[in-house]
Amino acid sequence: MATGRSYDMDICEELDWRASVQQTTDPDHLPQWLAAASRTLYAGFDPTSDGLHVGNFVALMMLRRFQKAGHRPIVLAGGATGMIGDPSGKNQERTLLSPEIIDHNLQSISGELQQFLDFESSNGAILVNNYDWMKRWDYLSFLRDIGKHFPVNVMLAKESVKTRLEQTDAGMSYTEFSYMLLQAYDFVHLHKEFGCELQVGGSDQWGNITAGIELGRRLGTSPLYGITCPLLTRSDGAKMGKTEQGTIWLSPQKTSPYAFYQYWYNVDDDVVGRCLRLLTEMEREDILALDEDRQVDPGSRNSQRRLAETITEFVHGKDGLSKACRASEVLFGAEVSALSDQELAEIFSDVPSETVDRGELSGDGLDILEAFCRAGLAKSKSEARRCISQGGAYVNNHRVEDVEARLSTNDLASESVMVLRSGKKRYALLMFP
RNA sequence: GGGGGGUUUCCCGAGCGGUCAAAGGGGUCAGACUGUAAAUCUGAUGGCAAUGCCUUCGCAGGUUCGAAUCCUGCACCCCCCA
Repeated sequence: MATGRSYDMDICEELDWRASVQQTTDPDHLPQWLAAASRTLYAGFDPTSDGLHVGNFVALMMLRRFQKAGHRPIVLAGGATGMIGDPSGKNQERTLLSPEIIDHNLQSISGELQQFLDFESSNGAILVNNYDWMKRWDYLSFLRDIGKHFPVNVMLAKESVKTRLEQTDAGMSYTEFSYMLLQAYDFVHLHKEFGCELQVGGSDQWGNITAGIELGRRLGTSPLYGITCPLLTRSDGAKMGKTEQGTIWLSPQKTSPYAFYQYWYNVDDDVVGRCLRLLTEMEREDILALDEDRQVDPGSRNSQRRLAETITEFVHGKDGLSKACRASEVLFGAEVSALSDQELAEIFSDVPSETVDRGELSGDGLDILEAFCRAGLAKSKSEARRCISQGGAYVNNHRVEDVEARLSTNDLASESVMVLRSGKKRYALLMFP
């Protein structure tokens, strides 16, 4: 991860072009200030789950861009703030996570965070955990030294608090209300400790960031700055990175490279441009060329392909990308019967599989309805029957039309695996060891 | 305390004592079209050894040849009057 460039590159202009800026605290002076010297900045990630997901990606890219421009990023893992739960953007009180879970999550995300930044060079990134300094406080001192600087009327005016309180049935506990203080203090602490002067985050962090800046002002630090980036949303307004099946994670254990690749490949036309800008480090001319291409021939979906390739390679490496591509090829119709057990296992690693006794294939063979049920593609034989009679059932990518069909060893795709499919995309494997 | 209304298949919601596995919508699944999209259109949508059989209409009983539909009791929900 080379960071060859110097900080005289116009990072503000770059971020602007990439539509990465929602709001800044000081739009007039920020560009000069950033151009004048190598600055230290931070973004926080709370251990609310045991991995990073697409939603965290925007802020990570932000840090990366700053680092490339010669600034020094700090990644803050929120061991302390995670104990409390950020009310921002949530319309309900959060349930507290147990310390054990938080600790476990902390381990996972800390590891992942390191993948995306350079920790070696002169402006190498720093990983910190706010629990390390928060644990030193006792309650009374914190109230006297920090809490004293927070006017409640100002806190109440913050968007994150206001929206929650306006929903009469939601409400907010004192605990969550205090979250802001912790994050504000983080900023001030990082300033004292590392000279950190800028905080970046998603637009939902605006209130927390400005709280930190305000606290700094009252405690007499030099001016602090904040930048928020827009939250990535789909054209229907839903947050990116969530599907019906769940969150898209960065870790290959939680979301396979294939599923990851597919997610980006299927991004809507009207969002893909923003994704290319916001989430990749692709050159401007390439992105503009894709914009053009999309206008002329949207059906080619070159934008989606490039987006999927670029991000998948970035997150999962060349190897992950090639696996994802290969799986995509096969899962979208290619012939399956020429493959070996091992190849199938690799390609269909995402696909649920069931083991069935090989003996079932001998004699009359295995009832096709039974097979679809066992594979989990149908909840009942009626459902399986329906699926077949409507032409939605496939064995080894070949449509099955006969409801009475029976499967034998001839229907194995490889030595011992059979590939079943319902509809266009729902696959399942049956293994006959 | 008094009076009234409700509880239906994944969800909403219609259901005359038989022709009710139960209208309609949503969702979901599949098909066509397509760009592995969106929109649209079509079909399906309790289970099973399937021209039939079994289980479902808050719960438990009862009336009846026959009940989601009538009666009794119970539970939960809503509304109105005090």
